[in-house]
Amino acid sequence: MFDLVHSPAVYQFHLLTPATELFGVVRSRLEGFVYEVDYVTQEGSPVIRIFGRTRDGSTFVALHRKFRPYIYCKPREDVDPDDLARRLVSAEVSERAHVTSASTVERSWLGKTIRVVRVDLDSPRNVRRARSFLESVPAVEDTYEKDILFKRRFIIDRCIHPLGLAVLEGQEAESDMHVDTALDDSDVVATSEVYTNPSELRVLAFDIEVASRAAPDATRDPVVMIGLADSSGTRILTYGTDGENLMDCGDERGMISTFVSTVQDGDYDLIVGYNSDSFDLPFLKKRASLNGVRLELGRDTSEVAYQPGSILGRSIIRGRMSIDLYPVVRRMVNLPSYTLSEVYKALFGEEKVELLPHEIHDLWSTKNPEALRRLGRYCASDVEATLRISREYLPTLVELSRQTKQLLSDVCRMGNSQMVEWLLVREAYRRGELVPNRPSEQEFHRRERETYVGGFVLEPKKGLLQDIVSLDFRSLYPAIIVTHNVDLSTIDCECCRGENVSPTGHHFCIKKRGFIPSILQALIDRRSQIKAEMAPMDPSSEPYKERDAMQRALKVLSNSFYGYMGYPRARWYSKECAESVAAWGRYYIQRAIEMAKQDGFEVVYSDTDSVFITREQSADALLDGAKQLLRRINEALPGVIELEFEDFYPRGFFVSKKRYALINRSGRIVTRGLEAVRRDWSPIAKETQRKVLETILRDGDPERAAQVVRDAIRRVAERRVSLDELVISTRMTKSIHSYEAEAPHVAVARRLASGGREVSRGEAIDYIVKRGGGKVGDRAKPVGQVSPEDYDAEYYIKSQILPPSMRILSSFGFKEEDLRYYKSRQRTLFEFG
DNA sequence: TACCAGAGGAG
DNA sequence: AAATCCTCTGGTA
Repeated sequence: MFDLVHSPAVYQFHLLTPATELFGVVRSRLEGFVYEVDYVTQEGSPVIRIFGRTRDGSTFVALHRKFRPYIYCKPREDVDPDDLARRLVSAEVSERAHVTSASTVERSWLGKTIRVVRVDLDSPRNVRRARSFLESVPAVEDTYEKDILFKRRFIIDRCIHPLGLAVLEGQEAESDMHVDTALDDSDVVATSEVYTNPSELRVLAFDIEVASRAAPDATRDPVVMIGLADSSGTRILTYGTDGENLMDCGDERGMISTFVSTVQDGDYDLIVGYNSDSFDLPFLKKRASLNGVRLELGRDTSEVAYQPGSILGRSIIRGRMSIDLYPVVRRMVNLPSYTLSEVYKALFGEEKVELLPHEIHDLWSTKNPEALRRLGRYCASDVEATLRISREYLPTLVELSRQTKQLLSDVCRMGNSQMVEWLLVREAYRRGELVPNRPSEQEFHRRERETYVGGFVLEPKKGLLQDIVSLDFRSLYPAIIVTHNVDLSTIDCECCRGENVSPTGHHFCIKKRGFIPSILQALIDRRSQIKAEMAPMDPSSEPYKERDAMQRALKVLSNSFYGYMGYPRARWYSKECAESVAAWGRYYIQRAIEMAKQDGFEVVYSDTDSVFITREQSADALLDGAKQLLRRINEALPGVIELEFEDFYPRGFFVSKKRYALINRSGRIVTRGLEAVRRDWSPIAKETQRKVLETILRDGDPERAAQVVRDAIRRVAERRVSLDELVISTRMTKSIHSYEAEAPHVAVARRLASGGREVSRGEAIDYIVKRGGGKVGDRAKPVGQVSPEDYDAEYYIKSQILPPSMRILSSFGFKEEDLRYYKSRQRTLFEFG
């Protein structure tokens, strides 16, 4: 159960039992869950700090002073590694490159064993300098593992499982940190895969409210409330008023101090916010400093620190875990908008208390107790929503942390490719593999240009169809990687020519298991095991939900490997591997299509890993035939590649590739790719198309569907729609200056920007098209600048409602004129109006 | 009319 | 800071 880091002794674990006495020094030992790891520099030397909580609930920090950074040097081919190692420890080199020792070690590299020089360095701050020096040494071909953060290096090398148990030994010491126990000169004695129970973590959600007339500015606008929510309830810190759950802290300074003492006294393990990395925490810190107090949230008494990033920065709370749910939610669910209230509504189907930004300012300005209580209820609802969202995602995040063996605080801020990569780095260390370098910018751009062919998409049989069975391959790409052993270390091996050949012509070793396939296999196995456990459980029970969160994490990870292989910034990048996976994918789906045809099925659509089939017969006979087909196909499929029954649809409507809608027997409509599911169409256009589809699929009544469209057109023409229904929302995917073409949303953004309103990359621009001549872009206006008589009814009819509706209705013989007999009347209205 | 840039979706 | 495939719009020549 335990990875014994240092010696294979068997330990009996007791909290802080004096374990050994050596030269008069009493060493204590503790067993606890590791929550956070970081390091500080003391007298020029790095000191690793391990923060966590023991099984019986007391907090600890363990300081470790021995660990030092190192990097690897690969000698040029004509250079003897031992010779290089000797030269690298010479006085001159150790002076210039801070090398403390160098020795030859064996590592494996793409399936072969090579000898490299491990160069130990004195301090993390000198790694960069040492690296450039070493790379300038002619005998050195390249350096490796130079960009692994020091704390990650420690976690990896000491086999620490974040959130898992570790046994630590050290000297009990005095400490001014907010912990029950401090160990100095500690060592990691053993680590285990026994994990903390996420429900036992002490979680605090927080949210601030700022009173401002315009965009919040920390130098000017005060924080007026801080909402806090934990398992015991909600409290709102504020000043100048109390009552309900409001707590009067005197002034802003007192409120911030109370927040700090609440965090420290509450002994929280995990601090959760929404947009807290880039908004709440930096804002609070600025306000704290203007008020002459420190935002001292760390267990080590440090202030929150902002760490700028290439896209999103990050706020650091030392010694505690922290999650900003915003990037988490963005990664986990696809939503049109990621405001807290939209996310809350999408996840839980409930509205929370809403206020517009200026209303916060207005309510606060009144100083009226009832207004302030209303503001308090808004603040409470924000922070409670934050806590609830954290409960929703924490189990999945914990599983991702377990699987990648990275700190929870880091995992929540990682993209999928980073999670895969750190999992691979960790596994590489365990197996003695040298970690490949990240590509240079130049290499990255070269890789970017090197494209390959992806999935197969069959042109659908268009129009309304009946009785369709959908079949899909279970996790096709992961299954291919595992079954065909697709990996950098197995591609085109010498030993297996002509065997296991992909349609790209590359073959993959069948004798030696590949690096990525073996790791992926473990993830898939664990997921199957969890799903098997879930099978007999009640889906509404807690154990089921926990496992569901875990299997979701495993699915996310497994599905990311293929994308990772083809990702130009990946360390283990291989276009050939990604290409081979996709090629095998096309091969298997096309074979499934062929076999379906052999059985007399008509294949009406197929995309990458799914096939939609039908046959002129009763639904029962069709389903029966589909099951037989499945059996026949699966008998022919190798390894873990498996085709599954997905669903049966009495009706379906196919518009084009990737655009269709289906209804299953329980009446659930699935819509793919059509305007109804796109963010960048107006609600009136989407809603009308949705109703048309529903009327066709559920009722099978095209005439009534046409009437739906006529009604919508009429409402627009007669100006009986609310402006909300006309808002078109498009995201700025680039910075405002880098656009070549001036699409409507870009035109709106440019006008906003010239009016002094900052428009950032990733922001959605909401606009309504006004009446008048010229380009749509010239007439597109921000929502506030349009009144009901201003909108361009003709644009909304012709360009928003009709195209999506006609895509469906044209196949039933309807013409535009059949749907918009208002056209002529409307024109007259315009002429005389 | 033909083409391109850009957006957002599917799997 | 995961891949490719695909449709559609508005702007421009």
